[in-house]
Amino acid sequence: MNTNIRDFFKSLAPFNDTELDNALELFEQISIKKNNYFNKAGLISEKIGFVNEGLLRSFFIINNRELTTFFQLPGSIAVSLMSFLQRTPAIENIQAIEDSQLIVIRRKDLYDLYMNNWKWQQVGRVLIEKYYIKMEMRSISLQNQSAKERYHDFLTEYPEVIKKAPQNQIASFLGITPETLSRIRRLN
Amino acid sequence: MNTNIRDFFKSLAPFNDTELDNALELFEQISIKKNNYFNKAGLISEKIGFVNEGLLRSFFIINNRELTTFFQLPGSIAVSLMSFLQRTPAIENIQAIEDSQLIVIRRKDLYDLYMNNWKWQQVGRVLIEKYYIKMEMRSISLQNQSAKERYHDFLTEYPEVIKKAPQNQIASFLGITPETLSRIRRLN
DNA sequence: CGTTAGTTTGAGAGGACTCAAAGTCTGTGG
DNA sequence: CCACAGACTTTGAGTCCTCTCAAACTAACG
Repeated sequence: MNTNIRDFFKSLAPFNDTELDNALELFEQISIKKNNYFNKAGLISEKIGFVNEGLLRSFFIINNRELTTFFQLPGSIAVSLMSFLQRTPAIENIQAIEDSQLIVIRRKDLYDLYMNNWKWQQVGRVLIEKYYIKMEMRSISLQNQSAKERYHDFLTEYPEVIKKAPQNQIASFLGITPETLSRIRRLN
Repeated sequence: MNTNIRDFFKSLAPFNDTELDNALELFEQISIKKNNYFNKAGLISEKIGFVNEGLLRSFFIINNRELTTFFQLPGSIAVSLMSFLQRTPAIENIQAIEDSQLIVIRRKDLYDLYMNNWKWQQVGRVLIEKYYIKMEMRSISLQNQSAKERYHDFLTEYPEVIKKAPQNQIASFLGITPETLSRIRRLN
């Protein structure tokens, strides 16, 4: 995705160039500066972003704390999915951890693509299948691994995030407090 | 779904009767007796089931323990999704907790439907979207709720499962030991 | 360069775990 | 239809992991 949005979509469905050209007119490239928001809690998420560059995170506030639920690296989708799908106000924020670039499409335009070409349905289906699997593995990890195990898995799976995101965000993603994460790190 | 598989699919995409008739020939109704398996770990999952009646669970063995990852009630899908999508051996088992009935389609037939009619792509997409949302909420719950809170949420969300599934399965689903669940219940 | 955000360290409390044993339920074979 | 074996649940005691609250330290930003 870093390279080419066209290759990315071609890897998901057998598009020809004309199809892609037509569709890509509906996408818009946007930049988000560090700490700025792609989507804010309370608003209905109207657009979906394909991260091209940078790093973002999803989080929401609960019991006066930030709970980070996801990090979006290049190749990831940035969207408040519940809000986008159900047209309800988003509970989570999506914020850039560093300056980021996304390719964005509005819901209406995406659904037009879905209606006009089954290949886009397939793109939507396959992408969300991948996300489902990720989420399932995350659940399993939260369900039966210790904080230390989760941290070590995180290290190998998201080494870039370790470098860029503050530890309190990583801690909340792992379901632990910053203090506990600090202690885990100390004991290497 | 308890009632009619046709209504179920019609609620997901604008099928006409002919389309549904043709497709439904590819589905097969099966029964699974209590404690028998719909799918076993190690095998590649070749079919997807729509639960019509009964109750099943997904679980796998890790560190010599059963880890229950999901309960399938009527209206749910029974499938080892990672295995089904990636054609890799399933890590989890799917077992009937009580006598159950499912409507089953083989992967190949489902993919034929996907190719021949965008509406089936939509069915696949919408279904997995729903599952994704469920899984995300599950992750969030495991990430920031205490065992007691998770149990109480489970009570209201899956009252039928409480009645039918043994507590050690519910405990492992909640990410706790049976002993802890027993103590939570005692203090009501 | 000062202010604020983020990280580390400490001490104590509490939740959840393990291991062990007793009690209860359930299904199967006689 | 009963009795027993095995599965499931409860209870207890002790331990460990993670949390909270507090304070010191460090880094980052304007």
